[in-house]
Amino acid sequence: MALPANLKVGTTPALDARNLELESIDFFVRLMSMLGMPRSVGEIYGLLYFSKDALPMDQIASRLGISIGSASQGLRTLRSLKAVRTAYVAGDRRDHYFAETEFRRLFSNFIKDEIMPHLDSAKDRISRMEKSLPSQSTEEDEFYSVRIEKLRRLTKAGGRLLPALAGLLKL
Amino acid sequence: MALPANLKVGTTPALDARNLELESIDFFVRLMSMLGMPRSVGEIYGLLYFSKDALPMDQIASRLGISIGSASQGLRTLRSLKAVRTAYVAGDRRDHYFAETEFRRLFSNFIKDEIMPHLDSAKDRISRMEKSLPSQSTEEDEFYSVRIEKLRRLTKAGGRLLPALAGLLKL
DNA sequence: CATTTATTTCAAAAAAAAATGAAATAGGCA
DNA sequence: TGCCTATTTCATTTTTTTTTGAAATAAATG
Repeated sequence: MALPANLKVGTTPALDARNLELESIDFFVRLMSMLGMPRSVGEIYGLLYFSKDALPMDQIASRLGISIGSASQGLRTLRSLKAVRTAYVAGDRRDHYFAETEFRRLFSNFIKDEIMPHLDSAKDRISRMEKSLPSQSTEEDEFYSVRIEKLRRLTKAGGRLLPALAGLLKL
Repeated sequence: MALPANLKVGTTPALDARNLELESIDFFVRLMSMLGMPRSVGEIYGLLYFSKDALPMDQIASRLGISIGSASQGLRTLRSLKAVRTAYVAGDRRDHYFAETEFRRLFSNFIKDEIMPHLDSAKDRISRMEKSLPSQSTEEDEFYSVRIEKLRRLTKAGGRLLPALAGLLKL
């Protein structure tokens, strides 16, 4: 079963591109699902990431074997994260999508849109906690106020670090 | 309906502690679910976070109104992240759990256990992508190899940044 | 060592999340 | 304007995840 080392097997250009596409889809499906995004969003981005030309929605759906409903919703999500953009194609009135590949910007959008709002509402919740603390703190209550303070520090640190994170991404 | 500013309303010590508990559960349910953890895990941690004494599993379950099955599984998860520990209580053979509250350590465990393994397998996937590239690169293939290189940089940056992140957490 | 209590496991049920597809809408083009 | 195609919306279905609860296991106690 040994093959000559310099012979590449099964490598038709078209097949190779298709392999790449499949690996890419796999890659981004997993990455996106770590970030809490549905499978279809990862599939679409993965497909576009290795596509030389911008693709219209119906082609995206049929290539991935997903419904146009899923494609529409997935593209909406990706658009809102600015992870895809549309290109004008002369003589075709469908929108053509291509992947935005500057990950630094992508993550900064993600953090701003998906994380920071939660951090903001966390602050409110911490303030409400403080209202449940008796005003003159007995030694007993020390425990509670220390824990509340910890949460406050945590959210503050998160609020600083996360936005800075994208900036640190030196790709 | 105006009340004297210095009068606190509805603040029985026991009630206050219960309020705190509820806010805490709410807080951690959301935080954990951002990190992809099931509701029950957040509930348990939230309960323990503001509990002065370590609690046995059956009390955790009954206080939260969840099944002992959920409690057992949730505690297993929290234990594996070192987010809870057990305390010995004399004359009681049940395990008593309390929350680990050093968030720096918690996040570093989370990153190590839940993120880094994915990054490792991402590297394999990228290597496989390179195998789909024809060996002598035509101008055409330039596109693909540039995109692959981008992914490599992304995973490399992630692998450095994420573990460092917990260290930056100055709480 | 038998009994009692605590904990885990896991098949089944319930709940939550995502995908589908058909109807509604939008929007260009003749 | 009226037609045609592209896209969105959303009720329904499907899939996935989480919880439940009962049986199995483990572990301490008398």
